[in-house]
Amino acid sequence: MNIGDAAAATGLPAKTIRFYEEIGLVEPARRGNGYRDFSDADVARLGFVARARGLGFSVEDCRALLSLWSDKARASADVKRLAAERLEEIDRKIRELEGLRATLAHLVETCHGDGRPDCPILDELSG
Amino acid sequence: MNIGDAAAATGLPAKTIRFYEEIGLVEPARRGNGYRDFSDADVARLGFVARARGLGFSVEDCRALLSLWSDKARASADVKRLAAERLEEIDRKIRELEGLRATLAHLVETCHGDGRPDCPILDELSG
DNA sequence: GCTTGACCTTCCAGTTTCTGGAAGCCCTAT
DNA sequence: ATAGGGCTTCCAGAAACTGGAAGGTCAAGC
Repeated sequence: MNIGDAAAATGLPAKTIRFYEEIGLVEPARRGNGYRDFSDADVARLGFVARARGLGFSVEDCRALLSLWSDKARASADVKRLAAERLEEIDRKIRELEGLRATLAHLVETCHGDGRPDCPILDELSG
Repeated sequence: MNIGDAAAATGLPAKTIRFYEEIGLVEPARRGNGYRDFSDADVARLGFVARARGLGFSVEDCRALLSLWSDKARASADVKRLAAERLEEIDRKIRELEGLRATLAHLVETCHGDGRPDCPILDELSG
């Protein structure tokens, strides 16, 4: 199938699919006219990447997951490790954002937010 | 003071300070030898930016905040709006990450993670 | 006076993950 | 034959730095 069909099937923009080919995540065949020709397996790979990216895995993680995916002798421990690392990352990020949220929420609450120049938010940022 | 001193005073890497000058967040004077010469006011601006960035404001937000900061006739409402927008962004991001976290945590839990190839994480990503 | 080493300068490239746009070929329908 | 939509490549930009190379400057020590 053409890139447009692959895009429709995976929900990925055609531009993104070309980019994924460029970095070697997928290697579609080429027709005589130069058009990419995506097999069902190619589309499955793209869908896999789309879902993994949606879970926040980096492109490099996706590359590793793809290689585990196609490795019939893989150990599930390897996959689990990648997922667990990603989970830790997410937890770290959530904690960080919650810290920021608390500080910022406090500042927003204490700022009267009217036409006067007096502002606790700027005061805080002034150090 | 030299860039190294400004870096030490603000906690920002010298590279980052040069970058901030390049994009116009600060305009240090120059000495005869070409070295940047940071005034106390320059250092205060850099510190302001460092703290705002630490709260997750974008560089463009910082530019706007700096201009409000130096505007003695500003309305605190303008500052509050920027901070409130940022707060919403943070909330959105936290919700998104918590969704990912739930999915991923479930997958990690259900994967036995041993030497066998069978793996619910890859199954899920396969669609 | 000269060397050494730390510190400063500019400029270019790379990071990450795409996204937009331009110039131009291909295919199908009218 | 022409119009349109889809396809191709290549270049540039976004965000916010970061690393490195090549080279100028300064203060201290011998």
